[in-house]
Amino acid sequence: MNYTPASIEAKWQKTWSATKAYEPSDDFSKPKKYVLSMFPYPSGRIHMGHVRNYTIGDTFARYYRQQGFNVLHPIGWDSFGMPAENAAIKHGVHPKKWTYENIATMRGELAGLGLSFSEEREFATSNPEYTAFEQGFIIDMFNKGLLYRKQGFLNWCPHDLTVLANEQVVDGGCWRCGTPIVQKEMYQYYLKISDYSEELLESLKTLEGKWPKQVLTMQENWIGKSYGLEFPFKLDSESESKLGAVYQSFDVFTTRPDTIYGVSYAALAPEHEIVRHMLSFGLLDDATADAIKAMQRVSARDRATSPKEGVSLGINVLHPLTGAKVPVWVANFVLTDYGSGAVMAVPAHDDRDYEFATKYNLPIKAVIFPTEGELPSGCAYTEIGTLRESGEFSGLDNVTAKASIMDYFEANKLGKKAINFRLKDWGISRQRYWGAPIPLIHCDSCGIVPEDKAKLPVALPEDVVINGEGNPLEHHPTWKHCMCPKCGKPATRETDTMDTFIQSSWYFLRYTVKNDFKEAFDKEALNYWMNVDHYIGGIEHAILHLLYARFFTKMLRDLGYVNSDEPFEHLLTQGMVLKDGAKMSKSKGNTVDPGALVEKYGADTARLFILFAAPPTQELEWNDSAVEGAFRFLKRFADRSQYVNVTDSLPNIDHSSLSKEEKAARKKVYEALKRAQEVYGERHTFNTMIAGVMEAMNALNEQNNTDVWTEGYWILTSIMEPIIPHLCWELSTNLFNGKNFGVQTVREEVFEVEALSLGVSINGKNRATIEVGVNESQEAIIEIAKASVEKWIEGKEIVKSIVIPGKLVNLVIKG
RNA sequence: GCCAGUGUGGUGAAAUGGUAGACACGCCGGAUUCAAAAUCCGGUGGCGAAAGUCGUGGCGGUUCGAGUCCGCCCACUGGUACCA
Repeated sequence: MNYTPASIEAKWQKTWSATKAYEPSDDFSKPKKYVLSMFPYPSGRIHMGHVRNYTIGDTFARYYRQQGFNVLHPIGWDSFGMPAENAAIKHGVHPKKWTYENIATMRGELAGLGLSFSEEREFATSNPEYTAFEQGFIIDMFNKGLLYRKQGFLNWCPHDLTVLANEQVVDGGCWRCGTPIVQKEMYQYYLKISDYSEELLESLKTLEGKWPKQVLTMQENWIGKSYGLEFPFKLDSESESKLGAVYQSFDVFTTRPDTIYGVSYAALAPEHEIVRHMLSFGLLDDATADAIKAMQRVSARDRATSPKEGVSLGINVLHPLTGAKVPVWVANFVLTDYGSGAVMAVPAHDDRDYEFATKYNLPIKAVIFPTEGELPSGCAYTEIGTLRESGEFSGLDNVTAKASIMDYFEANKLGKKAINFRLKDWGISRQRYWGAPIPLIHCDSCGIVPEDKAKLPVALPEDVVINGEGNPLEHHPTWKHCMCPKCGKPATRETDTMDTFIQSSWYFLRYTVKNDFKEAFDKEALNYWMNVDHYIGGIEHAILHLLYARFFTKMLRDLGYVNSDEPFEHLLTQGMVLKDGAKMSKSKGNTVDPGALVEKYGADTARLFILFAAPPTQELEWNDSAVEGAFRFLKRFADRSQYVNVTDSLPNIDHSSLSKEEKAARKKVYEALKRAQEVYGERHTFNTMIAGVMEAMNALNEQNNTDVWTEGYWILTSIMEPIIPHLCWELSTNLFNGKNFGVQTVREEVFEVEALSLGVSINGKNRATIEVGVNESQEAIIEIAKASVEKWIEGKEIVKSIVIPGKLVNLVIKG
């Protein structure tokens, strides 16, 4: 057969679509598999990362279909987001037009790869129906107290009058105009992910072995659970009156209560309540106040890289155990949103406190000493050791002391054991146009009121001015004006839109129904299809998207929508596609256009290369001539089908009557099948499976028995179909009337051999190879092995002989 | 700094404690061709004429046997970053 990918691929893609070959069945009595590759952002054109992502997913989907599963393999578009708005600012094109045109282009490009997606379930998250369902959930969350509004500090560009994401702050300035950004305190909506910290951490355990260890660890660290002691630092009477008797104390959290006798100062975040109080009541001299205000203006991100600095507040607290006066400072390294925004500082045993104390000449008092050797000088000692000068706890090792001191605090009501999470509530407000509006209304009489659910979606106005200055929804002449759903008086809509991570946090649930389904979910369908059996995507989503999607699933469960605890059963994180050792990117000019590749060689070549070049979780180095090699294999595969008989069934072959080459060919074919079963089922190293098929092809080519060729193609076109579907459908239809797609059975007879080839090694070093009969006794094998390595063992004593059946003989010699 | 991952031929990579380098790419040689492309056949870890010998980042260990398991170290890549 002459291999003409362009015509074969166009033909099959048309047929698959026309026959709805890849629409899942509504028969929920069948076993199912839900295979999902992370959906794309419609940026314009597909890139090689997409090709890899969707090829891997498609391979799973097609494999499971052959195994008789009802397969859900959907695609959609993560279509809200900043790039659409940036395009509007730059080129004056409406975000909606830009987005949907990109979707049309990319849909065509993906179709050209022969991906077996359900067409009836495709949607874009910017579709109004999707927004309506989502706003419904958000209202439920608001009513349940899972969504709340509070003031928070944000990056603000005073020139463009807009909030900027951290990624949009370049060298401390606005990415568009370069104006230095400031920290502005604004009202923001937050989702209470912190309510779920414990569960999000706990249920990571149920994913062990099914998600990459690396991802589990990253999420664990991100959630960041730590155990410690929380206690109040009481102000001394002088300080208390200085503050106008408004405050008696402030709380601090420490994971090192064992170092408490080494406390030499306390430090507050620049945003701490007490600091603000002192600022607003003029309790600080100008220089101190200015220094604090300067610290407040620095973004959290920049603070992380700035040198430590601070100022003394001129007030003192009392050490909870010794009663000594401890000075209170403001320090730029104390985070306002972790713990209570205040810390006890132990310079002798904490690197940060040490650096700060050294800079400002604060006392450094060591209370933990190494069990052996000297206390190091010039740095903090943070290792384990023995307590000294620590009152009744002196002499204890610090691990024991930690527990004892916490117990002491609790017994004497000085403080309590506490757990802190690093995970913070999720700020979802964006002062942007191209997103889903937050469906809340501000009423002077009723406060914040959710929109009437029957009126959803709160849709975006189309007539907007997008020039990058401020929030287009805020500036729209009429959009925000509405009536209060509760009291009917004039009110104002919330003009913030939601973070686009909200849309990607539940899209996989919506795929369980067809697009025309009028509610968000159909319980029966949802319970049947969930969970996603195989979720495939880039490692870059290891934290945010995967954490948010897990959180949303749990929230929707608690709101009664979903039964799952965890949405994704197995996770496969694909490696990046590199060229010349670097990630493909437009700015580096090292991209390869998938469209051009498909046009030159066809989709099957692209798919084959991308799965053959490396295992899916590893980085993949692009190689033009290896692509050429994949194409050559396909040509051979098509060409050698000429040796195959047209048939509807597997030929019967009398194995014992075959020649050595014929037997070898059958063996290779069935080895490839075994490998395929293993690879599709568990290992997912498609490269080794393809290598097995290539070996089988090489072996088939060493013989000319038509039945052996026919059997070989019957099996190989079946196991290769998930990878190179177009050519396999063509061959299978022409040769086997399509009858060979399905479960293949391994014929053990082909693995029976008369003679075995064993390696002979001496002290573990390979020296010779011998042929022995299958039924040869151990003793006989050892004798044959000895004979084969005579010159190595001459005059030596054989201490031990080990026979590993079918593999090797190891002789241990001495002398 | 912390966490994770990766180190094997000229290159991408195989090897599920048991004959290291399967399968490809590249290169070399040959056939075919007026010639080239395509195709087909053969060779290809280093050193050595050969017998051999050395080889999986380094050093140690466990084992009859280690690329694989354990310990320490080095290099590179990615993530995260003052989390008290």
